[in-house]
Amino acid sequence: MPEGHSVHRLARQFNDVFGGAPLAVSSPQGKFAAGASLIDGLELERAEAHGKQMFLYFSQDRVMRVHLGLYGAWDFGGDSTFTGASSIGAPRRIGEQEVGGADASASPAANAGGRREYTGPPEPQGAVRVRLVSPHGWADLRGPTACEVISPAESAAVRRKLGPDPLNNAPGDAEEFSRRIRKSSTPTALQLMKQDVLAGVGNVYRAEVLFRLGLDPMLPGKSLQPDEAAALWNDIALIMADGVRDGRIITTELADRPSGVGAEVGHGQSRLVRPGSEPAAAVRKRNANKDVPVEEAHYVYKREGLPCRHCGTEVAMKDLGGRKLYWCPGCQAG
DNA sequence: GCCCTATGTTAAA
DNA sequence: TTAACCTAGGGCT
Repeated sequence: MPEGHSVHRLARQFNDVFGGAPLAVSSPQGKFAAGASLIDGLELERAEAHGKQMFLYFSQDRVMRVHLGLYGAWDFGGDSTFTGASSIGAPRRIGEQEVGGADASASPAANAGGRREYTGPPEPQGAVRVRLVSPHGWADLRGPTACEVISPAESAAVRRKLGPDPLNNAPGDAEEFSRRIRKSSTPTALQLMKQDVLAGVGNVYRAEVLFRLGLDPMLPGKSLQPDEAAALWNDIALIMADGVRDGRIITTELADRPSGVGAEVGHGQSRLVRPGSEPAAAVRKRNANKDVPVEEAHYVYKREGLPCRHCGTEVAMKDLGGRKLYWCPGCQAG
């Protein structure tokens, strides 16, 4: 599943390739036929991400709200002016990254068998809920949890219910997050998944950030110190910004990768970082980590039974609220 | 082919 | 707390 970083990349891509353009909207699968007819032919004014939701603001006060859920994904294609990833959304294998990238200038179908002119979208493959077509390219959506056309007022209401998004990081957001997570005695690991506490974090980022800060996942939100809440916010913003840049979730520091591939994720240390103590230079010099081997990308997520990269203790896993929680009992003891 | 899994959310019980 | 839902891929028979 796409966590917030994927949705922000999507919004960016929609703005880049479809922004300001009239779009032909259809539902090859049929489940979105009514919604498609409401926005077919309208201009996409802008795309915005808030947590895991994307809002496409069309002309005539129509908003398309999309939530990918566990399985949703977008595929893209187009002519030579059409750039960016060719697929963003649900990964099908552990650590899978986006398909395409720099050479995604044409549809896979149009490219098959050699370089050819772009001749329009391919025949829909599988269950395509929505297809958007501009003069220069197309986008197919499949498997979303939510996909609807609503009014600006309705979209504002949805967004009001969401917590602050570290990838938007507006003034006061960090304090708002701290206030919300410290309000309840619910375990921190559960709070980080609640979209009204913090919008955009999912099962990978929550496990990884708790490890990076050496925090016990079961620690009640109430017992978090203000500086610990601030450190959570800062580190989440840092590693998710990396996710936006890389199109992949890479949370390990360079020093923790035997291959030596990639650059530092951020502050170069994995223990609790006091607010304001992060070396700015280390942040600035961050480079793309997209070539980091899959098996070196995470500290604890899906590493149960394997030795912790820091202390060698076997990484643990248990079910918490219906999702799998991964942590190191050595580094994150209570 | 069948079963399991998945970075998620919602509604019913 | 459980089930349902959305879809595709991998491993198995």
